[in-house]
Amino acid sequence: MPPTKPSPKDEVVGRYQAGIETEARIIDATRSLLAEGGLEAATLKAICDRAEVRAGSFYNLFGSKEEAILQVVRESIDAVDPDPTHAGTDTVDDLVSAYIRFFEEQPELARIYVLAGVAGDPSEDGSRKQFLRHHETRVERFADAMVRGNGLTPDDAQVQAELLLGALDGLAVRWALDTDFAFAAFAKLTQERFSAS
Amino acid sequence: MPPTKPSPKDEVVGRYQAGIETEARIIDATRSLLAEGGLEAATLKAICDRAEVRAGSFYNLFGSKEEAILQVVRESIDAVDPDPTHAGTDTVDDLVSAYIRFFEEQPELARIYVLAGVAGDPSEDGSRKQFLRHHETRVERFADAMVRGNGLTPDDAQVQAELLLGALDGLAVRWALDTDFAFAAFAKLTQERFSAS
DNA sequence: ACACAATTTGAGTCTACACTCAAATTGGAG
DNA sequence: CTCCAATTTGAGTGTAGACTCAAATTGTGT
Repeated sequence: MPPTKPSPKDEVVGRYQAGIETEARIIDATRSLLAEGGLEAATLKAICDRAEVRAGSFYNLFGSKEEAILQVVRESIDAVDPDPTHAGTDTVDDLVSAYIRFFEEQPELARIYVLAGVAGDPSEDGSRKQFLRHHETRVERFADAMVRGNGLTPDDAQVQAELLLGALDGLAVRWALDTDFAFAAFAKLTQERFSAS
Repeated sequence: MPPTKPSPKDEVVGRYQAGIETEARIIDATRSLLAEGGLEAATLKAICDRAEVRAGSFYNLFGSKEEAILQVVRESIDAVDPDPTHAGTDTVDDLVSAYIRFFEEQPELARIYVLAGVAGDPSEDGSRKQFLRHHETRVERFADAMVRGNGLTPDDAQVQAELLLGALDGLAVRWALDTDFAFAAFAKLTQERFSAS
């Protein structure tokens, strides 16, 4: 893999409406393919076919296939954020609920999200690092909510948040394995365990 | 993928020493490659080169590459089992310790283990189903240990075991993401949370 | 209309695998 | 020694899938 060639879009340029619409069509196609058949289904050919675009157009807009996929995953996560503006008003309950909602509403995307974290070469700073950064900000938000809501000290809250989020991730993996697993119920039980001071 | 052609080894036959040694060399090669560079590194070519064998010999012994990899992962898990004979004498503490040991001693294999669960087509009954079955027997053993040690009712123990193991899996994923994460310490904290009646 | 940038096309290219098989070689039982 | 089964070889085969690029086309400001 070549050392992070800047993606075409990064260059600041005037854009035509056509290009913007094509980009949207590609993202839509990628999202629906991922949702239907997971990573396996989202081949370049499949994406281009569904978006009614030839490969060259794809690469005019995205630096790589992975770039488009990561964008879809990121957007999906944001879509269920209980407090997108980071106003700091969300409770632990809000956060856990949002987490549950993400996994229930976007099963395949959730699976890809987990996958992105576990898979991939540790050395390259692709999806792995991004996943980690995202995890850390999430821990922060859980910890903040715990300080506000349960009156924990920041240090304690940090540990509790890490434990709670870790446990939720584990249940999510368990659920990704077997969608009959009662994820939401177990998640709530876990929340109770860790929210009690 | 063809519908599960029986692997050559399944046929009951007389075996020569040569073949047995070759098989061992292939498994060793696979294990060391996985440990060093994860799934990515374990290509057929790499395995055969390291085992000093040509591709044909590999397929004389294994039905597919995946078969060899799964065997390695299975053996690694068994290697840290605190109670291989299933005598039912292991405590929750033993089980948690074994779990921690597996992740600390075999980081790459642990990663592959998790990956095998999350990745792959849900429809095919390959690594995914196997992972799930393994998970379920593990939950059983945790639950049994809880009944013996903490005097829980079987039903309660089942739920607690699922929660504890789920939480441990989550921390493992967290650690797979960033090996600086103090997995063992958090795992112990989690154990305390869930072992308290 | 013109110029120039943005966009699109589509026919490749390149590569990295997993896997096959007919023929050669080797091991050992009788 | 002889024969047959077990094993090994290695040169393919086949495929799938990401990515490229020069040339054609389209959009827009002037």
